[in-house]
Amino acid sequence: MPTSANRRHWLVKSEPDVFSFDDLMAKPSRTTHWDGVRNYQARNTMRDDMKKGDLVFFYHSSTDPSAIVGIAEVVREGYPDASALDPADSHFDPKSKADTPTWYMVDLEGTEKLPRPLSLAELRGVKGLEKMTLLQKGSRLSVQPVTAAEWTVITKLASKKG
DNA sequence: GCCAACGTTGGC
DNA sequence: GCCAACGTTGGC
Repeated sequence: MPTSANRRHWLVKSEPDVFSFDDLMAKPSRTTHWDGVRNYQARNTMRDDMKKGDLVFFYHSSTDPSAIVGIAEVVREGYPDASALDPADSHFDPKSKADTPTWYMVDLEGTEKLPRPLSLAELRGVKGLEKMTLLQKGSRLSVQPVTAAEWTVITKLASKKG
């Protein structure tokens, strides 16, 4: 388990119509498999980099307004995404094999809802977030890194009145 | 609903 | 290995 000093930070996107932060908090143990990711860069992050105890912003995409709404924690490190092997699953990938899995997932446990959602519009222009992956033009990565400095800026911003 | 940006596929 | 075509993401 990382200490607060070496714990890393991440952000995951989800369309709330498909799976919202409230859906996560309603799960048994507030925990879910972060399955269905079919992008190699995001796959590498989940397979190689996300460690137990790392903290994760939960971002609602394709909604009005798109916003960071909550915090989750990595409770299980990368392991094969079973949905890729299930022909009945909408995320089935015929090229992925059980003995050489292409896709990986982690387990995330919901920790807390932010005091208020932080919309994309608000985050743009906040000092210290200029280089945040989420805010880069054309950024579509659904699992992405957040620096410790960005994490601090955002959590402090959330505790202030909007 | 539009469309820019991106990642992947496949012809050559 | 190049690159056009295609499908998807996701803000607006």
